[in-house]
Amino acid sequence: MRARLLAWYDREGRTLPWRIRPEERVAGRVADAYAVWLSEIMLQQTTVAHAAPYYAKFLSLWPTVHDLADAPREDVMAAWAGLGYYARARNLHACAQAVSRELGGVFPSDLEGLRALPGIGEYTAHAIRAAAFNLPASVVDANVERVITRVFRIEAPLPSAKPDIRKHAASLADPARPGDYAQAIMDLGAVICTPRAPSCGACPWAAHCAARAAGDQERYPVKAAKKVKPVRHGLAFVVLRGEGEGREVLVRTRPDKGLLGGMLEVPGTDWVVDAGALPGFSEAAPLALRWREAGRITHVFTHFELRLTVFAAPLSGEANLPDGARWVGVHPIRAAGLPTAMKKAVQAAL
DNA sequence: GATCCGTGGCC
DNA sequence: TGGCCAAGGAT
Repeated sequence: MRARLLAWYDREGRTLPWRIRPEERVAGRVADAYAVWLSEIMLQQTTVAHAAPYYAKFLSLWPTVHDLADAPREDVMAAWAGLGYYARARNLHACAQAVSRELGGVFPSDLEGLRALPGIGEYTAHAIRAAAFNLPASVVDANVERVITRVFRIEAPLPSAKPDIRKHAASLADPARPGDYAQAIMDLGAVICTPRAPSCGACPWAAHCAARAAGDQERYPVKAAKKVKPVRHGLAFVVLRGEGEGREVLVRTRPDKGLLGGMLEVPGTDWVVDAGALPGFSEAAPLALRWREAGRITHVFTHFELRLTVFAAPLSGEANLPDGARWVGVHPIRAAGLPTAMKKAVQAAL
């Protein structure tokens, strides 16, 4: 099976900016561990298509781990805006600083050393070992889970089936080409063994796949039932000053931890389940201005749905700003520093 | 082990 | 159109 998979990968595997292709590896090209690490962090719960432009931007802005370590954190957060899961950006910066300042800029190649760094967990440690150092590893991500549960027709639901999946995956790994093998099985999941309508006719493992034999590939992986998302309500206040290219909006930085930690937001109320418990807009507003209700926006987070009523007001002249508040331009390049929910709120007020 | 963390594309 | 899904980690 491993020979069939690697032959398929040699032929059909994707060429990605951070990837060393088998022919390049044979020619002696060695991966840049910094680039591999950067790609792995960005690809956590994120598609290749979405992460790729950010990867190019980060490498261009900060070509080495030392450059990233020395960058102001707010620049890193702003560059990350739109990618989601902002703890990744905070950990990315902290990890770069640890590698640059404590490890001389050299990424560890052992699992313990990698796992000790912020933002690097079980999967990412193995992925870096395989892709950057071509060392033996056991990469189990969502792609591998899908492939393995189908090949072995595993009925137990995720996540409890994980140890069983890991055991089966390890039995198939190729010790001679660990880097290529890890990327091959993930490519197989991404390109052939897709969640819906898998291309079994083109799969190198079709003849060995129990689910394929039974004809119920799409039943796997079986997943535990998910919970319903509660709805939370809040008020958001968009204060605008200036016109045209110079137009600005009043923002503040969210607390370091928790939802959208360290990101910018417009002033607003807490987000509560009971809409009736919200204060009146005049009571909650950050400044006493002539407010108008500009609209309502909805944004769905991982575990709740947010509905914001957006109030807008122009500000001319000077005012005593609330603590921590400052102005940023609303033209696209600066608006890109806002997470999506806040972009929607600002947009509703324009 | 369960929960908390974004976002955009897909059918 | 809305639920599902994506190269997970931290607590």
